[in-house]
Amino acid sequence: MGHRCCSKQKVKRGLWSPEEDEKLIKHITEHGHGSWSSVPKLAGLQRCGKSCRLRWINYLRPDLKRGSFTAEEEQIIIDVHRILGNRWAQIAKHLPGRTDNEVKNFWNSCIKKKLLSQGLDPKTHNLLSSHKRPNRVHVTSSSQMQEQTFSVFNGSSQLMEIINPPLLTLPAAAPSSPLPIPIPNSHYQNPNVLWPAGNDPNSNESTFFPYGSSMENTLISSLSSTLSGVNMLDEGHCILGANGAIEPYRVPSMEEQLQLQLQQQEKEKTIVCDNQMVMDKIDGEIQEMDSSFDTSNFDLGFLMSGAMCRDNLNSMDDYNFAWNF
DNA sequence: AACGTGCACAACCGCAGTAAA
DNA sequence: GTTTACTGCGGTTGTGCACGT
Repeated sequence: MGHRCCSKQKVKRGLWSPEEDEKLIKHITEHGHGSWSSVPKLAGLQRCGKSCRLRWINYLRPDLKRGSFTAEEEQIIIDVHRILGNRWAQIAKHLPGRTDNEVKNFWNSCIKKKLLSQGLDPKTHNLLSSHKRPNRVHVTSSSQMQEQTFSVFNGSSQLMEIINPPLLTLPAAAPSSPLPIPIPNSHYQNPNVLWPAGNDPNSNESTFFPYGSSMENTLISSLSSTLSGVNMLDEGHCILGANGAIEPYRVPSMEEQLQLQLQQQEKEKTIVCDNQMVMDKIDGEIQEMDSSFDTSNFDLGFLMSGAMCRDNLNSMDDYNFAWNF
């Protein structure tokens, strides 16, 4: 059975020999890979282009970091996986010199087992049911009641699991007077945290970040659209207000985002930033996300240094993000 | 020594997205 | 609008090695 991608050719399969590696390296260093489908022919290899590409990316590339994963890398993988799930390529982008394949293998062979041994579900990072205590926090909506686990990142990217906040009842519709919810970690109480109350907290109209910096708005709105692919905080979703209240939220339209961003940029021209490094970092993130709604370059380490609120862990669509600077 | 088992890692397969024809 | 080729990704399988019996 040959490869579909190169059924016309007779291709070799299986492990690469040193001679083949040498041919591929020589060809790519001299000519670049160009079109991968043409590489085998040009390099004199009896392989399909796909196989060449994989061999180069996963093994021969000069910028690859070899050797076992460090504890720090492991923690990054766990943290990012918690947010992105099995998006190995995205996770690998946060680990210079590591490939998606490498990360995936490391996850499946090591981290998965480690999490399981700690009683954590590798998919959700929640405690496994056999390890859960009985009185979990519950959120009641008009249509369903969901089991909830709150998790946050602290400043050092360590994860904390808050298993047992008091029972919480949350109406799905916009509450006329937002109910306070327990804030299990100091991060949630930071007044700079996003998801602020609307101008009129009694309004039944959903709102989107009526104030706050353009950076915040950009990051939040970008995240809400990029990380989920849909409006993860769409109608029926609620957000955590600055005062710890649950409030309705809708994702702003692109036009709204742009308009708001321009307004805020005008305001911020007067603000002196004490921490230029932080600002540079933020600018970089914004530019990247403005130019492309791709999460590939988003620095999750940066994101994770702030506060984070998450509800249902099973889907990216259900994440709520917040942080402070 | 022979065999079985588990593990880590390399490679493959199939699918989806995208751009060009 | 459709087809085709290409690329990238995630899941899965294959391979070689170490270790225990």
